[in-house]
Amino acid sequence: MPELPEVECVVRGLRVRIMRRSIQRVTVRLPRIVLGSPLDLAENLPGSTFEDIRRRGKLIIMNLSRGLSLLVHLRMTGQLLYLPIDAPLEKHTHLILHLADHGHQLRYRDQRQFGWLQLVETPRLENHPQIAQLGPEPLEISAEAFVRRIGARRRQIKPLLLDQTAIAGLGNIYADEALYRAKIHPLRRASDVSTLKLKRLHRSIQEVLREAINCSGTTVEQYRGVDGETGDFQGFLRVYERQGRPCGRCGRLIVKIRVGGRGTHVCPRCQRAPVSGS
DNA sequence: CTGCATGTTAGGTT
DNA sequence: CAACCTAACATGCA
Repeated sequence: MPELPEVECVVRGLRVRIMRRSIQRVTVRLPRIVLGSPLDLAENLPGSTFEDIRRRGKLIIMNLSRGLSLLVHLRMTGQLLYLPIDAPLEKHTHLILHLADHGHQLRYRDQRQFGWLQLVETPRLENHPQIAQLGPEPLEISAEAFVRRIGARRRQIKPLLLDQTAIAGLGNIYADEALYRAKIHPLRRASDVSTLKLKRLHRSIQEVLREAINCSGTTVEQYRGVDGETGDFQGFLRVYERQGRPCGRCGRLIVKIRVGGRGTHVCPRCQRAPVSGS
């Protein structure tokens, strides 16, 4: 699933491939995935050029010429693929941006159709609910600010990490991996985690995200980069989908539990469960 | 066939 | 408001 590292890798790939390139034509094959905007994609995109491509949390933001911006959220199974125009049209291809020159096009694919695209006016970006509500970037926030922000909350630590308004960009994989590295049980209340452990968590989050970015992301099933390449970080996961296998630190078997309705992977020895009732 | 799991977010209730 | 719960989406699998 594309979380912060995968989205970062897609953004970097897009920059290499389509910066400064202009859109000739748009084919919308599944209109449902385009969020209802006053601006119709097919009407307004042609003629625009990609001027800046960046990421905020898991959201891809493409600034275009003529005061337009294209937002893309990959959700679970979305892919942005840069392909030759004559590449066979793969199943679940829902939108195509035909680019000028080079005989390539950018295709949006999404097996489960949970992802979306939206065209907005650039000046309205900062008020866009999807962006305005996002918490701080985990790779930019200081340890002190992180400890203050997270430690002030009484929720269970894992659902809090997944809450994009608390901190932006973490999903199920990296939340589990970071908590394991910091030796914090996912059921523990954030406000019950010591300052030392919260600082450790801040470092674990930054480490695991950076390592994953350097490995071009994690491909569990669907994730692909812009050129269709898989990530490499799945080979370095320590708990995610490793239930029944020994913990690399203590040898106890990793277990899969349910936290806030989400499948969650922990080492029962390294991550001490809170006493019931807390 | 049923029913569940999946990740993320929106929307609702307590 | 904070915390928590559930629905929704499409698909694949037990």
